[in-house]
Amino acid sequence: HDKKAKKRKHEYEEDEEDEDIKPKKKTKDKKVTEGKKAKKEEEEKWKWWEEERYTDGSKWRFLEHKGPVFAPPYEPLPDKVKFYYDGKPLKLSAPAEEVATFFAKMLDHEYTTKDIFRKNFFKDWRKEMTSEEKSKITDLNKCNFSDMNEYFKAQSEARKQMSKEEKQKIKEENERLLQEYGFCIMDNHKERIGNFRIEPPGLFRGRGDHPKMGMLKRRIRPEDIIINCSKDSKHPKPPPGTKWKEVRYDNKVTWLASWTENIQGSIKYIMLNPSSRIKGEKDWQKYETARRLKKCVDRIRNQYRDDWKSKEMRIRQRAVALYFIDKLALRAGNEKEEGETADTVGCCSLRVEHIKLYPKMDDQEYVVEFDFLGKDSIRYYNKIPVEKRVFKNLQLFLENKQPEDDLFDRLNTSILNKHLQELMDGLTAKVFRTYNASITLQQQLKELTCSDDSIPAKILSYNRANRAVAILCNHQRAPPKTFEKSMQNLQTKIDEKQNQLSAARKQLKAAKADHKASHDDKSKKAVEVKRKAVQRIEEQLMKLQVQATDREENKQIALGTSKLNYLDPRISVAWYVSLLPPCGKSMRSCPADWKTRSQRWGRVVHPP
DNA sequence: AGACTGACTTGGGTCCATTCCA
DNA sequence: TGGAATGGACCCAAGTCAGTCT
Repeated sequence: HDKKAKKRKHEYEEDEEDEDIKPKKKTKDKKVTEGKKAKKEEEEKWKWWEEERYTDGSKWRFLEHKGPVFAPPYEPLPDKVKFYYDGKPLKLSAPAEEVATFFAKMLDHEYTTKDIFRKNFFKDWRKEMTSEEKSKITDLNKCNFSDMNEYFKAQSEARKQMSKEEKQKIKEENERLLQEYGFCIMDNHKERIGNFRIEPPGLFRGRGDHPKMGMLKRRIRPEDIIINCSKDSKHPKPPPGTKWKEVRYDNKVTWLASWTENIQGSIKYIMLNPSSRIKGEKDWQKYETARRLKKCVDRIRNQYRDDWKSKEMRIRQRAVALYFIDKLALRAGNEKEEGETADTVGCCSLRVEHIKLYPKMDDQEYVVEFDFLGKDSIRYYNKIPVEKRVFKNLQLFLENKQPEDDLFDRLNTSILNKHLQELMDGLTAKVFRTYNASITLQQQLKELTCSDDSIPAKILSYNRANRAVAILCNHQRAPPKTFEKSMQNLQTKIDEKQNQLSAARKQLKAAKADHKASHDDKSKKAVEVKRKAVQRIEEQLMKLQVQATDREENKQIALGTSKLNYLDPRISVAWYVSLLPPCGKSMRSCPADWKTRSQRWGRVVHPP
């Protein structure tokens, strides 16, 4: 997962490839002459997966780090940059000015036009004002931030225009910071930290219809930070004149530092990068659990199908919910505190208003229509035919309920997970998502690819398999702002290529005719040259067409999350290996079903 | 049983450096 | 060589789920 590490590793593996070819002695020499480098490589190729894991619940024995990097202090605006209230310039105190700049920077954003955002911002802003400011500034509509806004725009423009040297200097400074604070020592190994920079203050931007949007996310100070490290390590030093909130030595957790965030009151952590042993082991374990589910999923499916007939309502609800989680890869759906977050749901928290039942729809029977906002306020919309028993159960669950009532009133995620735990050790609702995602990739890869496809065709096949997973998991994205334009550009290229092709074909034809007439060697060679040219252009055209297809199909599908979190990497590796020998099948086309499911759903309330 | 909290995974967006291509 | 496309790093919000407390 650590892209840079991957790059480094790749370089190393190339070395290794070399070593396979070269005689062994040479590799030994190399190791002797490049002792330092070899030692570094030794560290980089540490195979933690070949080592024993802790069995006592501890996560490490030794942990040493330098603590977090704090956000740079606020730099007051130059005097020439004015804030106007009611048309008159007004010099703000530094704390009030800082908060004002957060708003000023967002002026072009749709957020700042939203009532809740403005209300929350203004309330929190006033808290930062002096009593004098507070008495003067009473109406946000009379505030004019546009001068400030232009100043920041000019600043970012200036940053873009910086000379190469200046840019290089900044880059070096970042690198220095990374080297100093970006790594820790955990159990004899240097590991990359994921987020060693503390989140800077700013205005909270929730996703979807968030009741807290616009609130002030306050600046985090050393006094807010809890440090976690080992007793026998060199402890991180707080900045001069400050103190940590606490230093603790808890090796039952993986985080290096934490603080409590002021919007939701939740805890934020500094943890290691995905390339670390501690994240890698967990990730591996996740896929192993999914593999264990594969072995007993038939039994579990039979069980919940049986449970559809149960005398007990709670068991029927549990069984129908589990069916949805399995078949549709829905999330568990924990309860949420009302008014604290956007109104989104998962399976267990579905409400009556989120589904519609159709005994008959077109040529299908027992169709359920889902329409709700899931995680990140991404809309889930789907129509699926279900088995009659499920349908009848749903009708039963809906009886005498209001739209805002819970569909599964006798069920929550805790009950469901306790049940799942009894069915298989370590089984929870989300394991079904992992399992179904990975098995879908495996099946689709098998169905879509074959080894004598061209490289672009293979990539398309892989992306389509990946896409099938993303669609299953409802991983949507807003179409990129430049989508239409880039699509057009591609189409133009295709048109040009097609013209080129027909021209090249004409030339080939002419050359052939020429050869027929003269029968000399020179004209024969000319035919060959033209034939090659046609072939090359055909390949280029095909590549462009595949690219266009891929891009079009991916318009509002986000592949990243599934690639990163749901697809067992071993499946991709196995697929790659399987393509090495030829197999003789031809490429299949995209199943029509996928296209219909990737229609424009979009995020309903979508922060640009 | 239910509320609450802490720790950890999953999520899409944005920005910026690199790559690609005419 | 410059502008567009691309892809990855980074950002930080929003989920899941287990354990504890009441």
